[in-house]
Amino acid sequence: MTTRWLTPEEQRAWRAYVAGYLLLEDAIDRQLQQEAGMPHLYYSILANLSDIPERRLRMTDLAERLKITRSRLTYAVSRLEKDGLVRREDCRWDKRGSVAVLTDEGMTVLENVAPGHVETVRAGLFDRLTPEQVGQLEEIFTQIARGFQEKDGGETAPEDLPWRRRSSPCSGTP
Amino acid sequence: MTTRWLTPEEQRAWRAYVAGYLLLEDAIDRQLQQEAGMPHLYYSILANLSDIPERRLRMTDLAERLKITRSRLTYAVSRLEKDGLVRREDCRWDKRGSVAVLTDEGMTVLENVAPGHVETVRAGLFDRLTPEQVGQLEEIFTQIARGFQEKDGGETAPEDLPWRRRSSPCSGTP
DNA sequence: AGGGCTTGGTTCAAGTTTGAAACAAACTTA
DNA sequence: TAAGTTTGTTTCAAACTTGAACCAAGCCCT
Repeated sequence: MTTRWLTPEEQRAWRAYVAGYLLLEDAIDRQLQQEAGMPHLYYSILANLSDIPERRLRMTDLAERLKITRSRLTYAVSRLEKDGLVRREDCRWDKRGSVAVLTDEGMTVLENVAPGHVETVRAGLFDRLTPEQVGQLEEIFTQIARGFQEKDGGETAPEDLPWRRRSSPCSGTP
Repeated sequence: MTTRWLTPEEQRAWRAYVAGYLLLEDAIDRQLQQEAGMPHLYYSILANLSDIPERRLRMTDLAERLKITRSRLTYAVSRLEKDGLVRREDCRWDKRGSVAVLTDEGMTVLENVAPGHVETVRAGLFDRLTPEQVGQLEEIFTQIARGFQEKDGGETAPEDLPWRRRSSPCSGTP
């Protein structure tokens, strides 16, 4: 089958996108590295945990939220644990499982660092977009993400149905 | 000064964007790694060189195009050189300079690999967007990129004016 | 010419990412 | 219930990235 090359418009979009996200990620990483001594992903781990009632999540669930491999998460959490920002606990109902818990110190660090991070995201991204563009951005990337979830995750994966949950926060009562 | 937090819309957009680009980059990297044994950046280096008449570019110019650090480029080019896809030459007019040249073998590899890569970009991105969205994507990321260039590169940096070019492809006549 | 600053590029150590392999607990099924 | 499979997580080596430090070579000024 002959290749469907990119149209000129698509090429321009692709180039702009690649350049843009490299610059943006770079700025974000640099800012966080300087003011918090951690890269973007590590911040996202803290932020993700803080979003959740119990501030705890099983490794696999966390990896899935973050769209990263379990292996990558293991390494990152180990580092954060060494810094005292996250703690690992065993899952009570599944002895294989382990749970990442945001410590109080982690929460404090997050609170201190968040404003600077938000400011960077604003300066690099949102301050340059109109409200319509913000909507377009969401729409576009939601579609992209959905595309991958469908394939990989299996459409409306059975385990996502409440009565078949394969995992739980591993806290409180079963 | 109190932090201007993200609005709910901005938060949704930001989350979608982060998830989307991680998934997309991942897919692209995986595809290229499998079929070409190289990550996305390395492919981009070859592609960039191939785009240029003489297929050669000074390291700094290449780094600037790719939006990466010189150090990162040095490492990448060394690897590609080891694989015989790129060759380094000395710049004739500036003895400090060195030039990356796409070899014939590199060109061949690129031609073999390009279709698969394009297919991945299509499947992951463009096949999911309407033509309008492609335009929006370009617009949005062009603005983002421009934002960074202005600051870092200095607005309409003097060296970008033709009569003050600080670098040339280092080929042909001065 | 001779300092002193800038630019182009590489090097080095420390940190991160990758993917495959290893393990162990849980589930399935004969 | 033992054997085989799947699932949750870690480990390991190889590759990649980062930023600071370094070395030349060009540039500027007197």
